[in-house]
Amino acid sequence: MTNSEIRVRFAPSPTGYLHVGGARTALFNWLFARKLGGAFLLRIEDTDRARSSQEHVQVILDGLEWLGLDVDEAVVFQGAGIERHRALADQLLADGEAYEEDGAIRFRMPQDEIAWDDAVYGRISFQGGDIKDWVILRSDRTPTYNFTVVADDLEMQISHVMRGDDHISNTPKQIAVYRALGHEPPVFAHVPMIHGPDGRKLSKRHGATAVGEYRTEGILPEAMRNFLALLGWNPGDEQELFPTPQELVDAFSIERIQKKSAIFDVTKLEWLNGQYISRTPPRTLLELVRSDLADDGIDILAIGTDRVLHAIKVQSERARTTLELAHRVAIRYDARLIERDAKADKLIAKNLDGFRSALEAVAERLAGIHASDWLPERLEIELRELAEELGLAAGAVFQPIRVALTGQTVSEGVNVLLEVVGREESLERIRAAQAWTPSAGSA
RNA sequence: GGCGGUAUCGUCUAGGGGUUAGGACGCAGCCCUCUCAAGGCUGAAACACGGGUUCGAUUCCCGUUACCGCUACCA
Repeated sequence: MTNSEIRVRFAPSPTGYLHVGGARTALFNWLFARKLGGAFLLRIEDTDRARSSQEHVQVILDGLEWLGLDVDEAVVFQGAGIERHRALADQLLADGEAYEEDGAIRFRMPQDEIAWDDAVYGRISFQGGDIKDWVILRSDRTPTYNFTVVADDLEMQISHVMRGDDHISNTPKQIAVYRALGHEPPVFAHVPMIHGPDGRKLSKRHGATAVGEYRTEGILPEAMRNFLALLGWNPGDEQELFPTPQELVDAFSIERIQKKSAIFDVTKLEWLNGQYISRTPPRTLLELVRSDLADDGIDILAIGTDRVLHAIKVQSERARTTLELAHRVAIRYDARLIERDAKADKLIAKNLDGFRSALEAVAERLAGIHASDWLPERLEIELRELAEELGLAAGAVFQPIRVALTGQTVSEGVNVLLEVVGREESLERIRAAQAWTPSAGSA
C-alpha cells in the first residue's frame, strides 16, 4: 500500500503555537499523504530572522501528536539549508535566470503564462508579466521564503504541496523557480483558510485559537480532529462522526475539499465534543478528570476510584467538555466547591419556608434509610412516598434536594445524585442547606 | 490600484438546468420527565445582485457587489 514516490509535507512557521488553521492544514496534509499511501513530513520554516526555539517546535510536535497525526521522518528545518539555498541562488545567477541588484539576487520572471492544475481549485492561471522580478537572496545573503520553499521541497523530494490558499499567489513564482532549476513542479493543492466568528482571518484576538488551548479547555483530540476535518471538507454522505484517524482516511478525498473559507464555530465543536465524551468509556475519561482537578489542587482519587468512575459515567452524558465534567464530578465530592447559582437562589428566595420544611422532612426520611439500602430505586420510592404524604408534587421535594446537594437547579436524577454524593455527605448537605438564606438582591 | 480566488439557511454543508432546495449545529415549540442532558417529533431560517444562453436557471456564461489572498531585501 505504501508509495515511496508520494511525499507530502506540512510546513508551519515556528510561531510558538499551532493555531487551528495550521492544525487543519496539517490534518489535510496527513490525510492526503495517508490516502495516497505516501509519507507525511514536517518542515519548520524557521530562518535566521525568525529563529525557532526548541519549545516552539515542541508545541507543534505536541499538537500533531495530540491530533493523532504521525510524522514519518525527522523534522527538517529551513534554516539548516542556508548554504544550499545560497549555492542555488548563485547557480541561478550564473545561469542568467537571476540578476544582481543592490547586492541582492533578483529572480527574472518569465513573461508568458504560468498555470497549473490545482488539486482543489482546478486550473489557475497567471501571467508572468504581471509579477515583478523578486529577490531570492537578500543583500545579506539570506534567502527569502518563496525561494527556500522550492529549494527545500526539491531537497525533500516533495511530490504534493498542500497549503493554505493564501499561497495561491505565490505559486507562479515558485513554479518559475522549479523550471529555472530544470525541475517539474509538484502537484499543488490549496486549501481554504479558517476565519473567525466575525468572518475575518483567525487571529489571537478571537481567544483560544491555539489547539493547545482547546486541549486545556477540555476538548477531546478525536473531537477536534473530527471537527477540523469537517471544516471545509465533507464525506459526501451524511456521516458526521469519524472517531479514528483511519476512518477519516478511508472517507477522505481531495475532490471534496471546499473552495471557500469556513468560519470556526466553537458551539458546534463543543457539541461534537459532547458526543465524544458521552461515547468515551469512564475509564478513559478518568485520567483526564484526575489531571484537570489535580491542576486545581484536588486529589479526586482520594475518595475512591470506583466512586469517581460512577460520577463520571453519570456526568459524561451531560458534559460538553472534560473540564465541565471534572468540575461536576468534583462538586459531588467536595461541598466547598458548591456555588449557588442564580436559579437556585431564586428558588430559595421564592419560598424559603417551603424549602426548609421540605428539606427537614427529607432529612428525617432519608436518615432512616440504611447505607446498604442507599440505592437509586429505593431512594426514588421513598421520596415519592414522602411527597405524597406531604401533599406535594414530586418536584417540590426533588428540587430542594438538588439545590441542597449541588447549589444548582440542574443535575442528574435526584435519586442518582443522592447515590453519587453518598449517604453521609448527602445528609450533611441537606442539613447545612436548611440554614441557607437567600442572597441579597435575589428576592 | 493591479493580479488571483470565493459566493446555498446565522454557522458547517448536500445538491445541481425542471427538487416541496436535503442534512447537521444553534434557535423556538411539543413529547419524555423530579430539573438537565440525551432521544423523538415539529417549526422558523438560504441559492448576493444584474444581464445573457435556454422552453426553463439557484445550477452554465458575462458583469457588478462583497469578502479573502498576493502585490516586501516577511514567512
